[in-house]
Amino acid sequence: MATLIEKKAEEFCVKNGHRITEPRFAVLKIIASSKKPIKAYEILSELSKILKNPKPPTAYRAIEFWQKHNFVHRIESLNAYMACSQGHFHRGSQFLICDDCGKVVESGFSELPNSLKKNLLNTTFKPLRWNFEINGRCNQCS
Amino acid sequence: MATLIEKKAEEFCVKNGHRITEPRFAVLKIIASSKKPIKAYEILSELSKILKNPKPPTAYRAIEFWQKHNFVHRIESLNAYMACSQGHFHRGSQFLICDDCGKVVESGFSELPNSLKKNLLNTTFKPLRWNFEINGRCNQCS
DNA sequence: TATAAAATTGTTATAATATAACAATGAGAT
DNA sequence: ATCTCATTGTTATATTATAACAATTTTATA
Repeated sequence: MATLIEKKAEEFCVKNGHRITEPRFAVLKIIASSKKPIKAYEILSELSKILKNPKPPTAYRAIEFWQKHNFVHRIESLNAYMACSQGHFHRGSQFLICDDCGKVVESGFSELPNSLKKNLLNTTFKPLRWNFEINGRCNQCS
Repeated sequence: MATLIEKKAEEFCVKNGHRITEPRFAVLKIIASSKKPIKAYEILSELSKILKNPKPPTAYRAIEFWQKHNFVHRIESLNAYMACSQGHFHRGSQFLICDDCGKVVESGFSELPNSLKKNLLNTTFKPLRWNFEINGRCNQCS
């Protein structure tokens, strides 16, 4: 049974002439089925249950592929990866990271804050993409 | 000649009973005098001009110390460190990162965006601190 | 269908980033 | 003086990630 993200990924690959190969598909599945952001070497370890003795580049290449196309995000402060839950058209992401239980939720606003936009006008900095990581306590852990 | 940040750092340490040791002071100086975010092993290499054969933990401990007290920030997407330019009382930071020249500017708004705050009310997530990294083009490079 | 071109993976090695563990030192407190 | 505690020194190693090139697979095209 293919999940939504797997279907969308397959669709995306067909439409854009990318090959949906076994390592790619497996890595996406592993990331998507993890409840929390998952680390590269954990992905690799899961991958070794599916492929024969996979090496780091196999995992990293697949991660990079999905990341490039916004199916997977890297949580920079955790060195870990999670599936995109916001459709893969966005220039920036924002994550709510619970310091207590480690759960991470991708939050769905897609605009830069106004106070920052004003600031950008002054500096004439042209934003192209962003990553916003917010640490705190989730409702389960408060 | 001590720079502003060095004075503030010294003041801070005296006031709070932290020792301002040679490795700490040197690391702060190195980071503060770098025009761009500087990597840990670059810091270490600079440090070796001042201390006798310093090892990674010496650099990392000092970095961590200043980071903890908001004198230094880590740019997560670059694995690099820069001096705080916003006074060391803030719960979150935001950085404008030029993809072309690599310059990074710390931007000084200090509120979470409204659309996100609304979202947080729904999820009852309690934000404690954040890191916001924005990639794009600076005015020099546009 | 052969063969070339392009994309992707396999494999080996190693680079880059970071921390654990414990011993040694130094500064302030009693 | 000596104790205590913060800090540093040192050795080793863990963690994260990529370079380089060979092998394979897919697709295009002769």
